[in-house]
Amino acid sequence: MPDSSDQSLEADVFARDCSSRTTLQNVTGRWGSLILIALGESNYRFGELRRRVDGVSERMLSQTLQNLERDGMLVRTVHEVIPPKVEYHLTPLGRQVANQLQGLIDLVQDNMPAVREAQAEYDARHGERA
Amino acid sequence: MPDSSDQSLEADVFARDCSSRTTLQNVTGRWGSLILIALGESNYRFGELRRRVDGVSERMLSQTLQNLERDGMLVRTVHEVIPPKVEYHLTPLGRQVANQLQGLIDLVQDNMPAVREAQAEYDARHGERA
DNA sequence: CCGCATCCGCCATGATACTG
DNA sequence: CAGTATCATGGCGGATGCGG
Repeated sequence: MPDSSDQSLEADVFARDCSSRTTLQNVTGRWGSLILIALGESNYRFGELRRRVDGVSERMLSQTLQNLERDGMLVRTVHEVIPPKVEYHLTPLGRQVANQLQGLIDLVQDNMPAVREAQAEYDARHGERA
Repeated sequence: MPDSSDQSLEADVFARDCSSRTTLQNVTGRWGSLILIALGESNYRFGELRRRVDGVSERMLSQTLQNLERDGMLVRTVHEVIPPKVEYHLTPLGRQVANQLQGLIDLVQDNMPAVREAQAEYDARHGERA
């Protein structure tokens, strides 16, 4: 493996009980990544976010938002009015993470034709797995 | 089996049925990300990878490797010898993805002190979650 | 309108044992 | 060494109902 002077940082995430692995999961998880990217485009209210991220349930949205807020990725702002209004926006750190994620997603999306081709060939060589 | 429309025209990860969302999950998932980064350092054999990615079970390693191979992220090379020898290495696409992931992980790890601080403050304001 | 709480099914994950 | 098969389970995640 490559020689790295700051080995403690790099080897970190490979350790099973390192907290960075949990944070990474919150950020890259099924809904976390989509929420961060959405908030990278614009600030959103709860309902708007729910509509933007297609398929997410209220429960998961609420839960994921709490995790991301706890990790300091976003800020939740409550306006004490009727009807209630709650807005979410990224922190500076959250914005950096969102940018990285955006790059990753662009990469994946741009190469989806190749991915689908690889999948088709794989399925052809192996026996048509569901 | 939601495959009637042509999804390749516009890959939108925000759409619930878009295959790019699945691929993204394979790549950013709990084990997928770590495996890709490991293979970004060097080629590995099955057992080596198992030892490198701390905490992964044989089952999950095998399964994740198959998913990533199917998506065209890595190549599995079987050497017909005794004892068996199987090597894994990234495709060009896999390498690009691994680089993006590495950037994301570096960002997270470099900011873990801030994250932990945010968590502590969050736990203090809200009632000490388990 | 914004969410939290509860119930519950189901899948991802892990442990173990077995095969080539 | 490199997996596959089987079983058990914890938690993810959806549906619903309530509270502010």
